[in-house]
Amino acid sequence: MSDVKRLVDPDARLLQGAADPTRLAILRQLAGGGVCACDFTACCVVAQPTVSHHLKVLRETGWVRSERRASFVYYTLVPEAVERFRAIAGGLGSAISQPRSRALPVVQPPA
Amino acid sequence: MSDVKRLVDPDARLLQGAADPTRLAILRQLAGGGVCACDFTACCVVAQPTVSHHLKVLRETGWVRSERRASFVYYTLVPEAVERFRAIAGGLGSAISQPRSRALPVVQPPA
DNA sequence: CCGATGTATTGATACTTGACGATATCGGTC
DNA sequence: GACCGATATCGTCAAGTATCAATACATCGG
Repeated sequence: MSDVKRLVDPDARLLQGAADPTRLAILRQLAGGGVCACDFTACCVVAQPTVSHHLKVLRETGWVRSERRASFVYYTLVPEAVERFRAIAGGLGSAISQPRSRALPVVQPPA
Repeated sequence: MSDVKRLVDPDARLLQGAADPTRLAILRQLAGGGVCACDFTACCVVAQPTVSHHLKVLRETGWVRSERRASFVYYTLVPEAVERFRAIAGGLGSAISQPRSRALPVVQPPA
């Protein structure tokens, strides 16, 4: 896709950051408190450079922040990213609780 | 990424369905009530076959359902998908509102 | 049955992405 | 300063994806 679209839709970019099994696993582990980069190497099936690559993607998409402590690097979830993620979910879900489109009957057919 | 990982992580697949500017725009329009496939062609910058392709992806990832009425095809959001999406968001966010993981003191390489 | 219109599929192409090995860099230790 | 473990970067390859033009398919109005 064009880079233009990426720039005009940061939400899509955020979603892209999480839309990978490895990265989603990393995010979930971070939500649980795990933070050392070496932990991810243990939890994921992929090699260390790959983990590092995914961490970079997560950094660039705003999901995580890294902090060097001694020779280790610790990762933390960025709360704003999670909030934004929730906001996107909420935006899509409004249609459920508040059915407002009468324009299209959408009849439930499976009679 | 390997197909294997996809199969073992349906959530990542769901996220991938939404992780595209065009598809996210489609989903948002669906949340707002628009449902005819021809509407998407109007809202998006891409050509008709591309819209159709994205709709197919959304169908395959469980986001939408399609229904033929006369010569038009109407699309609707799948509530379960939105709910699942919200659940994923909730899972990541629990660390914010409910700091529960003291188990990991942030130190500790598995020496 | 025929044309018109809306939608899906096909085929081709350019681009993006995930993966790894090799290697560089950074901090600490001796 | 030499060595070592932990991370990051580089180069590269295979695979996936987004896009379009052309075309096929479906449905309606005549």
